[in-house]
Amino acid sequence: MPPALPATAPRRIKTSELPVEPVRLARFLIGKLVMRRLPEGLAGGRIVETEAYVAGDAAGHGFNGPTPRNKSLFGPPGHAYVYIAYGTSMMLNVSSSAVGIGHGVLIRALEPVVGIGLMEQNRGTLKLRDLARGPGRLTQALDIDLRFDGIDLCGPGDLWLATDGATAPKIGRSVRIGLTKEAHRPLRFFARGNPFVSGPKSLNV
DNA sequence: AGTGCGATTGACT
DNA sequence: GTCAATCGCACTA
Repeated sequence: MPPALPATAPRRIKTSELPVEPVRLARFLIGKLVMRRLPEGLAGGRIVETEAYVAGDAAGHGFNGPTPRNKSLFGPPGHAYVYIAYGTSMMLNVSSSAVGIGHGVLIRALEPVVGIGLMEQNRGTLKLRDLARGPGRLTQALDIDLRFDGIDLCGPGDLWLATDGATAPKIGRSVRIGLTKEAHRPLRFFARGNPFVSGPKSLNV
């Protein structure tokens, strides 16, 4: 399956365009772009994999209410929640729902589109498929860290969500990756068959 | 103040 | 395919 061709130049997505409900947001984001302005130039990629974390979901960081780490989840929708997993990997989430509700969508993988040379440099590898396949890898490729926690991803900053009007890919659905709690919930979404999707092959059909 | 645990990755068989 | 490094954070006392 070849990647969808862009229909127009990428433009920033407005907050009002984002679905409020996290599962709908997770689906909406498949095929959209994460863009990053670096000192050396522009970099970004197409979102090919997301996971929703919803109310009453014990696997979600918002489950036990706001804490210093997860407060961005409870802020306004369309903002970044960045946290560190396993001591080393940064995770990028998009906050969802209204203020006070700890919903979010984890961006799990990108298909590199712009600034591939910069991503190669940031990742320390030339393997295109490994540049942003995985939540920790994509943040490393785009130099996203805790400085971006809480920023508006629909704002004028150096990290934003964009669309180029490309045709939405066929979306697959599965259980989420790497969880011990709530492992059965089918809240992962992905561009079917896209080689830049992370996780086992069995979860990319 | 101490403890246990991950929304992972990269190295290795 | 398997496996362990790694450390910030939330939770208990």
